[in-house]
Amino acid sequence: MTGGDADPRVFQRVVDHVERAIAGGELAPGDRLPSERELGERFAIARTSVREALRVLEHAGLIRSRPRDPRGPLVLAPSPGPARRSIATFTSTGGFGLAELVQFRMVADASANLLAARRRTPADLVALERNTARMRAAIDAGYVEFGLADLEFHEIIARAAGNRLVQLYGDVTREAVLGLIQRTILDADDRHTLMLRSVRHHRAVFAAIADRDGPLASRLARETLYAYYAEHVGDDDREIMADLVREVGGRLPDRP
Amino acid sequence: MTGGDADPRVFQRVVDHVERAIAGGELAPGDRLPSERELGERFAIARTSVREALRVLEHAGLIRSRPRDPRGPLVLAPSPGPARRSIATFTSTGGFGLAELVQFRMVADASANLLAARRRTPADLVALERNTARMRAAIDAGYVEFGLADLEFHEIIARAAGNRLVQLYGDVTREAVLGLIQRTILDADDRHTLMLRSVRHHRAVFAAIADRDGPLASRLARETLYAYYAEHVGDDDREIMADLVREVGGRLPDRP
DNA sequence: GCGGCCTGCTGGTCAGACCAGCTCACTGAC
DNA sequence: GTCAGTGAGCTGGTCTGACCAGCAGGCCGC
Repeated sequence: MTGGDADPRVFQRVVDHVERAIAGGELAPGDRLPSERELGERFAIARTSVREALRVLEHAGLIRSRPRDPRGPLVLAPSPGPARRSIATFTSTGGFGLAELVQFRMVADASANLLAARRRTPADLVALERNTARMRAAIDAGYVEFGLADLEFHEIIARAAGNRLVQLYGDVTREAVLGLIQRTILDADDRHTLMLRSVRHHRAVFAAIADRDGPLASRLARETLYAYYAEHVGDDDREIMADLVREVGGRLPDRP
Repeated sequence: MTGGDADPRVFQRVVDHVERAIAGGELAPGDRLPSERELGERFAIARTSVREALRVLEHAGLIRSRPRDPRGPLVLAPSPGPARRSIATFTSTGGFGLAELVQFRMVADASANLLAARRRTPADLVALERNTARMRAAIDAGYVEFGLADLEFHEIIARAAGNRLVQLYGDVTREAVLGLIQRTILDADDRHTLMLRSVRHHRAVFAAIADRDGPLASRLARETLYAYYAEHVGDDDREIMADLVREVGGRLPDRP
């Protein structure tokens, strides 16, 4: 599975052992690992090395060890948290440009909208309505707060879509786009116009999802992302974005 | 940024500091961290704690420290590797069912095909052709080898798509689906038929990509995934899958 | 001028120590 | 018999100090 570069460090043995035990079901969430001292004895290694292993496992989100807990390190339930973190690290340091991120967002948001239109519950609609109110209020609160409200809108939809992968990838990518945007484009003073446009867009998406019109919700996502960002990317990337709009039967803004 | 649960452990200070330094550009790939002993002095903590910090940073893919390297731990270039690993952990332990994975694959594969149709280079086509040959040969080599060849086909396309997020997410999800399939469905002895069908499908996708017909390549991906897996999921999920097929103008297999 | 040795450093590992505080079993009161 | 109070025994967090093997670069002898 992993490459041939065997890691000779002793703590790795513990890491591998625990990882396998969790993957194999011998360790279930809520179970406890032996204490550090006992692990050291079992693997015949020093406690310092055990602790390095535990730090790695902890960072991987597999366990958590709390100070002075006599029951030993806790095996955690699987969570998207660590994946989220490492994706965020990658997207923020990997030299991603706007085009690459937005193209992915067109895919992720459209799918989230499509799925959400079918799965949304009344509670989801309530949450979306509450968010719309927050968003309107945020127009005067500044673009940072507005950006967060905007993020929340999409995250509610992603959650409603009922697919944790769509949700995970979408959330991370949206945050990355937002970060990039706030650092680059937002020099214009037509910021206010943009915010109003966003609110209008959200209202349309909300209506489509409430109507259970998935294809429309999907199309709106792609058309809007195109309208927002097409002018900020190169020709090649714009053509790709246009392809993505056309793929779902969307229309491009007429601007020859 | 992170929640309010401040981690009081001393090694966390080092982790945070290095993470920030890398994110802020003060540390670039190829740079060296101070030695463990020196880090300990600077942060006024013991070397054991420094080592825990280094293990975490190493696991996050930010640095690498090699034994007896007098130049100190190396700052690594951003890589999708850690993200891949943690996503794989999540998808394999998170209790994902076939439906959730396949629905995401429909999104990811279709997008990869669409993008690849536009971006593919002659070299990509050569690689795909080579893979087709490998695949044909694998029909007699058993379904494990066949599965790997199938994976490779999609990975070549994902790479050709020129979007690292599409590539990352698609690759991981495909592996998860394959693992799930090989553990569940593959009891039937019509395995051979399935493999032939796969080869046929790949040929069609290859032609579409060679023709630069992105919409067709995208549609083929969704139709085929539907045809393969629709019967193995519940009614609700099948309807979602049908929505995904229709979204790109695809047709459902007539089977009333 | 140049090749080989040697010192000083590195990371990897260990043993042993101290601290603060959570749990649980035991105790005693009701 | 039940329950609140308490203390002992662990736990994880941290530090100190030690030893090892091996890489780099400076030094020395040729």
